[in-house]
Amino acid sequence: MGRKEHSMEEKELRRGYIIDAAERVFFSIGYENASMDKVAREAGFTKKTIYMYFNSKVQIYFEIMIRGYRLLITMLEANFKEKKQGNAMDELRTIFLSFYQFSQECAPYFKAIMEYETKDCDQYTGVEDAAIDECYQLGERIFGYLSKSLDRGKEEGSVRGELDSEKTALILWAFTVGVFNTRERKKDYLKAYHNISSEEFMTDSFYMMMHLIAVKGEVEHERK
Amino acid sequence: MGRKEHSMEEKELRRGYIIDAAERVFFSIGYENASMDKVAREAGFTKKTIYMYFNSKVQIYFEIMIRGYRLLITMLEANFKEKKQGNAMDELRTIFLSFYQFSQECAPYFKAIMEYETKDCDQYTGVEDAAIDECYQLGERIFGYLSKSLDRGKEEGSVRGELDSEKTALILWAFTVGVFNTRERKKDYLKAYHNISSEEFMTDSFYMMMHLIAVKGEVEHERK
DNA sequence: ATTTTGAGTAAACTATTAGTATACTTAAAA
DNA sequence: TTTTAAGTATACTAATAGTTTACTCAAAAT
Repeated sequence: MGRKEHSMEEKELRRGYIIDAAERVFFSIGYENASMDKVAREAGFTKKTIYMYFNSKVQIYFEIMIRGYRLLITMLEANFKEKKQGNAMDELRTIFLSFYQFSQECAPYFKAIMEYETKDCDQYTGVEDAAIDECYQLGERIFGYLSKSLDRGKEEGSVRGELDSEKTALILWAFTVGVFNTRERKKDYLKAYHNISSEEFMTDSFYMMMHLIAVKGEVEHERK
Repeated sequence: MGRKEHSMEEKELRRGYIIDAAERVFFSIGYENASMDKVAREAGFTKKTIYMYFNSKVQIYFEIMIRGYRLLITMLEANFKEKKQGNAMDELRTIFLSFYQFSQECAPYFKAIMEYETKDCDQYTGVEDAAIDECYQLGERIFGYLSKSLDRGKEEGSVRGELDSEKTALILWAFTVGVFNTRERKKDYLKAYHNISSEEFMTDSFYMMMHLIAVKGEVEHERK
């Protein structure tokens, strides 16, 4: 059985190499412009071999996105540990700042996640259920942090008591997707038509969301 | 010159017929699944003829979206006239309710607009500048209503005075896109994982946004 | 030592589709 | 009666997801 395990490990490694190569291709010329021939050439394998490891092009996209989700969660958890915050509002701030940090430092992964968040769901044909499930699980984990911090804030009295933490977390996530999406797609529009930089837009949107959940007076001091 | 005008009119008519046919095709099987051959067959013309009227597939998509924007603005303006509201908060409510009404009654147009709002901007190759410009103009017009109502609310004292109307309007639009997008893409997820209907999600998101802009106490009575 | 097998290669093939080109018809304007 | 614009029919190009076929080769099994 030792040999089989060994070959399994090798397979996993090779799977990883192919995803690495696909990342290089997708991130440099974009998913739509990337052909499977290019991915195969970059990986140093035949297209046939690629299709032995992955069902479809979109399956590889999912694997890359899952890497992104994992990175985001790692970053989020690292920030949580580092900050050692007591206040729930600080926790919420940490969450949003982690999203922002991730969007800056892991821009291509972030873009992939945002595209997934705004993509038609019926385009998942060709993706293994396991991968779709994992995406949900990872999304739920992030959602859990948001929801838990809101709960803590309600106990503390820093978050408005009348809010339902679960629903509020979902709505905040929807708002956040909208904000990041707008920054991504309409950056030039914001600058040209409204003379607003994307940083300013992000900062203000973030402040709005904090204001939204905070008990009156709890967030005022943040305004610079 | 009368003949030339006449033939121009005919051309415009035929252009419209082609867009009608493309709508039927796109709305029934989706933009991605629709081929130009299908559009041509549905329109009763040759593909060549279609390409005499439109540069590209995505150009036709834009024309359809522009129709959608116009419909939305018509609906918005009709609601404004009908309601004859005095309060600026009522106006803002009318704007959001018009979006909601439009999303329900003109679902396919709405979907097209939402897809555009969340689509990569560098995928506009093959679209005439005139069409892109018109989209911006129409977007700006809707934005203007939002921004103007916020201004009025500030004067009246129903909207928080410290908000910048222009920036707030942009952020609200980003939030709105996020909310509608989430409803569209994650409907099943909301129900299955969080037992929240899409109506409840919409209502609560809407309430959040109203709370966000309102002076304390101004919006409380709305909660059922 | 010899055979079998699995994982790979090379390269051709299918099917679809955006967009173009060529050669023609036809009805109306000149 | 001739010219022209707008259309038709049809075949084409180029790209690309995904498949198939015939092969190679090293390692495992016998």
